[in-house]
Amino acid sequence: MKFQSVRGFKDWVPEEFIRYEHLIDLAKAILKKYNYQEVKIPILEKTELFIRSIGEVTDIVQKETYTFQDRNQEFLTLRPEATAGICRMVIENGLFMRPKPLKFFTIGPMFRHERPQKGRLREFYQIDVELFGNLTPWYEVELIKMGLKILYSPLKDLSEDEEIKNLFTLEINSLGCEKCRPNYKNYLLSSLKDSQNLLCNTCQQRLERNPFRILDCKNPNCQTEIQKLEPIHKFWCEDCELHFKELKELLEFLDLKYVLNPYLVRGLDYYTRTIFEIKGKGLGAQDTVCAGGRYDKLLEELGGPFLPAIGFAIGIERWELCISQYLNPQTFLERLSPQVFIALLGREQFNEGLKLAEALREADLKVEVLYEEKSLKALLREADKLSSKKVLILGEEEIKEGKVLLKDMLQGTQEKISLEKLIPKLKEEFIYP
RNA sequence: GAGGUCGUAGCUCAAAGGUAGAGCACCGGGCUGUGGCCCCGGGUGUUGCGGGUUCGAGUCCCGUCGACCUCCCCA
Repeated sequence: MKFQSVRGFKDWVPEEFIRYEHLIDLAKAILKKYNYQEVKIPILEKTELFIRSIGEVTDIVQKETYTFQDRNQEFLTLRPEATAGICRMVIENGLFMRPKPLKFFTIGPMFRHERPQKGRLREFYQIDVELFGNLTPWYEVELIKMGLKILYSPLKDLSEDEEIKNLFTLEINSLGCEKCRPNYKNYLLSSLKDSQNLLCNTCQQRLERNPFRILDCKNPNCQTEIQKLEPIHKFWCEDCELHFKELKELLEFLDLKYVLNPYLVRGLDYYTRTIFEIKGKGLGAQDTVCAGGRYDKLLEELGGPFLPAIGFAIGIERWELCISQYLNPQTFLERLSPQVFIALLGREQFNEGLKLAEALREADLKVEVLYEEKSLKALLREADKLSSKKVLILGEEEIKEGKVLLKDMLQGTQEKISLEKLIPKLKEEFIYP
């Protein structure tokens, strides 16, 4: 094999693409019901945008971005996530003047230079959802509910199955706000300083850079130290505590199961208060399918007005890995096969076949024609391989009579039918069944 | 970025240092007016790539690229 795709970048062949398309269609249908507006933002942004939003000392910015200089020596970065770009869009286009809340979503590839493994690619697709303009937990609950709805949407027919009911689990936490978060940070710093040499090497570095990340370290030594600490909720201010209490009550009100995870933290600096992750089963080490939270200060920090916001991102490939085993392959077959296959018996029929195919396509039918001199047997074999439901046989005899032979490939039946009656008949079958 | 497992035909996988194979798929034919089934024929290959050891390497060694797993990190 001469060429291989770049490490961590993959092709989507038709069978894979239709799965992607199917999931996107389901997600979009739900997003529309919540009145989210689809937008598109560039894949490339100035590096500075990500440094300012995600945080200069985060791992993502420090070692995972595709950053390079263009021909004008300007530093550019392939987006590792979409929130920063959406915020830039809101500010640059003055969208913050519009009625609140602003509700946007975008679907597209993100890029992170990490070691690839199952459920982790260097180019991966996200459904990114953002809501701007409100501080209350009602919007958070609605957003979380919508996220879960999207994730479960491909499995709607199987929703009674116990295994499927628990395919995704919601974890929540609050990081506190600008008032109370520093207290917890200081507490972490002072109490972990004493046991510093018991922590792993990376955590000793985290102590300097981002002490919150120590909380979700998997190293057992670090975990024993972490267990000794006071949990984060002891440090929340009154407002943050109330906010989180209301959030939990609302989740219960909607019968949404959740797990409180006081050690849940995020790899991006911009989050405040509520954060959440939805984890999927069967993914191995990379089990977070959806993650998000509140980022009230970000727009302001990027030079816009104060506009509190919440959002999440779904990793489409991970989502697909979770649910694909439960999906019926038949669901996708239709997207790949023609509705009508036209079998032309001999070169003399090619012109008529071309005309007929165009007429059927004008009538919104999906049509395949082979302009090849093959036996009827061979042509039917082709139609069978493509899983075409109907075959139109067009030979010398039919053309003379102004008719075609319409064959049903599932039933094996066939009838001779005039050209005038053909389109209404096929429409009845495929378009208004 | 660290450690580990693996890499043979389009796909799934054999070949335990001695002639590169099977099933499925694919192509041609039986079969120019009827698909699925069947029969006959065809191996379609730079054994990921590059070196080395050896009389001889798919097999052993080194490097490299890629996939997967763990760590890191994250969607």
